[in-house]
Amino acid sequence: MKLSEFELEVMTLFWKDKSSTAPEIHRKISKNKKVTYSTVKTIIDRLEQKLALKRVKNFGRTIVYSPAVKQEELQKPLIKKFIDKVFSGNPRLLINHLLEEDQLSKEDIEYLKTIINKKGK
Amino acid sequence: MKLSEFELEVMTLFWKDKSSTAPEIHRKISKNKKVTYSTVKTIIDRLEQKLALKRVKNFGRTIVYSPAVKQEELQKPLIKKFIDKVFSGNPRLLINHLLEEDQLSKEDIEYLKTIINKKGK
DNA sequence: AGTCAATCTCTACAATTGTCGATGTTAAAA
DNA sequence: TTTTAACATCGACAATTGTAGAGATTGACT
Repeated sequence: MKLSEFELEVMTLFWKDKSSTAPEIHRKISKNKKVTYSTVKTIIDRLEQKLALKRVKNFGRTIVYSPAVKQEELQKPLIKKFIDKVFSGNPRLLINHLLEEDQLSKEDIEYLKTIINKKGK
Repeated sequence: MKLSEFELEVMTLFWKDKSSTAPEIHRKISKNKKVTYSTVKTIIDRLEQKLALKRVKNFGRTIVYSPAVKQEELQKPLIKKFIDKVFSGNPRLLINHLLEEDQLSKEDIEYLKTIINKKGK
C-alpha cells in the first residue's frame, strides 16, 4: 500500500484516535495549515479507496471512519525505504544524525540508554 | 529544495561518488531495477534544473555532474518530516523500531552503545 | 572520410497528488 | 414544516513524477 505524504498525515490522525470523521480531521489539520474541507475529504475518500480506511458507522449523515491497516504495517517498509533513500541504506548514519543534531531530548537519550543496555546482554 | 523519491535516489549515488555521468548512474541503477537510460537522464536533467546537480566538465560529449547541494543539507529536514509523518513526531518510536525490528546489526548496536554512553556523560 | 554506437536533447504522456468548487442531501433549528 | 447549515458526492484541474521514444550530435573505429 502506497500512500502520499498528505494521506499519511491524515492516517496518522486516525491511528492516534482510532476513529474519526472528516469534519473532525479537517478541524485538526486546519490548526496547522489552511486547507478546505473538500481537500481533506478528498484525501479521506482516496484512503478509503486504497482500503486504508473503512466506514464503521454514521452519526446522522456524518460518516465515522477507522483505520483498516495497522500503523506498524506501514511503518516498517517506510523505515527501510527512508534509510535506503536518505542514508544509503546505512542505519548508523540515521542514528548519528538523531544523536548529533539534537533531534533527541534528554529523556529520549536516557530511554535509549536503558533499552540499548538491556539489548546488549 | 524538494526532491522526489527517484531524484533522491539518484542524488544519493552522486553524493557517494562525488561526481558521475548519466551513463554511469544508469548502469548502477540498472542493477536494481530496469529503467531506460532516457528515464535516468530525465531525472538528472530535472536535478540540474532544481540546482541539485551542476555540470563540472565533459568527457567528449559525455557530461560529468557533481552535487550542488550537500547531503546533510537535505537530510536534516527529511528526518524531521519523516518522524513527523510516520511517527507522529516522536523520535523514540523510530528508535524503538530500529532496535526491535532487527534493522540494526550487532555492530550497529555496539556502535550505538559506544556513542550513547559517551553522549551521556 | 564514412559509419556506428553512445550520448544528449526534446517532447510526450499517463498516473498521482494537492487542491477545490458545485451540487445534492439531510439532520436539526426555527 | 420549512429553512438552513453541515456533510457528502462528484468532477475538475494544474503540478509533479515516473517513464520512455524520436531524433540530433559526435567521438571513435574501420
